[in-house]
Amino acid sequence: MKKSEKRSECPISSSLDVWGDKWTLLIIRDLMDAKTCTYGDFLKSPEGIATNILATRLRALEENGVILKLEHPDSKAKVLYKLTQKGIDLLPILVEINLWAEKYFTIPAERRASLEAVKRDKIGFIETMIKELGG
Amino acid sequence: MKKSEKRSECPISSSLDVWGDKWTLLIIRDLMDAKTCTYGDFLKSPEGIATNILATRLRALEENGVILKLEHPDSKAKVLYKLTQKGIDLLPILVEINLWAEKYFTIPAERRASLEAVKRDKIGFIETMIKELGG
DNA sequence: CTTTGCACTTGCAAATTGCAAGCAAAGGTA
DNA sequence: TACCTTTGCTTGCAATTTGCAAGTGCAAAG
Repeated sequence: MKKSEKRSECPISSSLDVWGDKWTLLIIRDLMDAKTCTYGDFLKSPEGIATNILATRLRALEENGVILKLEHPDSKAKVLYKLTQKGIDLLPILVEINLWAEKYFTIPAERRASLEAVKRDKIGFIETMIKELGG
Repeated sequence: MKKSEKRSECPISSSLDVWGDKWTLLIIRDLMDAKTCTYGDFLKSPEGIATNILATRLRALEENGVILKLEHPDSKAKVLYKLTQKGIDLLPILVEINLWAEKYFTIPAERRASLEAVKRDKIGFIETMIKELGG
């Protein structure tokens, strides 16, 4: 993985340099859904990320301070990944993506409940989630 | 450009299938900054997108109903690209990206003013912008 | 009627992705 | 203690995508 250098000073561009590809935000999503994930948990997601891609993305996210690695309480063979504050702060973006998607895609049943909660009280939803994620 | 098929039913994943790469959201940004852009306008952006990449991205965005092509009033040799409602609806996402970036990057001077406007009144800013973009 | 500008397309090398296999360390089982 | 399994990666390699440079076709300007 080549060192990704900033393409410009634009905030959108700088942000995309950190998480702007087809896989990274899915990792973030998994961590927001589950609070912590092991390497194997990410591999279980329905999109089917390849193991080498997952490894490079996790390393980049860690280097960028978006996630961190923790010891697993049960076993040294396992690793726990968790969002940092910087990662948790991506939540409003994920929320808005969900709201956009709701308008233009069919949302699967298991995602509907949290979407309704967002629509009922976006700010409250985000505050609650941030607390749960340990920010 | 291969037909990009949906990787899953997840709203985040479906959204990324449409605009989740390092270039597409910069095209959207340019259109939100300028309301309409020509092909050459996109090429002038500081990130320096290659002409072939630009062409494939514009085609995909058009096929996905995010942008549309208009005749240029001055000349048939020119083309105007413009956001559809579906594209305009991406504004809240771009706004949240800007707010995230503000926390973790240095924002260039020319971007600060609109960021302050967002922070002062996010909903008002979005409403005003949507009107300007002709939604 | 030649030149210039604009919107792309094409060719090709280099980088990235995706798939399958491999591997070391930790833990469980006998 | 020896042996299998799980977990978290790394490696090799083909296929796809990117990035750069050059080229093409059509309008409009001179």
